[in-house]
Amino acid sequence: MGRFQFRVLKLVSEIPSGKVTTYKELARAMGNPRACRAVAGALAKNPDPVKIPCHRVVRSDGQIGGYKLGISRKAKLLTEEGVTVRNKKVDLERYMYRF
DNA sequence: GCCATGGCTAGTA
DNA sequence: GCCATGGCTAGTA
Repeated sequence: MGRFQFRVLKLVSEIPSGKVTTYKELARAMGNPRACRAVAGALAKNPDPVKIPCHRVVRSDGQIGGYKLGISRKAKLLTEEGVTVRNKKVDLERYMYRF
């Protein structure tokens, strides 16, 4: 795994349960606001979904976004953590976590 | 080096 | 469009 991916995963592991962040915000925190696509790629290769909660990363428009094991699973995990998911969207105003 | 590959996004139409 | 990877091909040494 590259250094970039390592740093992304480290940041993601800081997101508290009940909160979410976006690919865009992560890219910004990484120092390159345009690297959101690369961030998504890094999460897609998450080696440990238990320690690294990549399900807490959603799209900047609130859409739930993708997930290795299916978006329904992602929605379920978020719901269990107290994040309301309606129509495959979350309220960023309410749950957004910033670095 | 070059190219394809995505869990994306901003900005047109 | 943009970006970090991985896989593969030249083209040198």
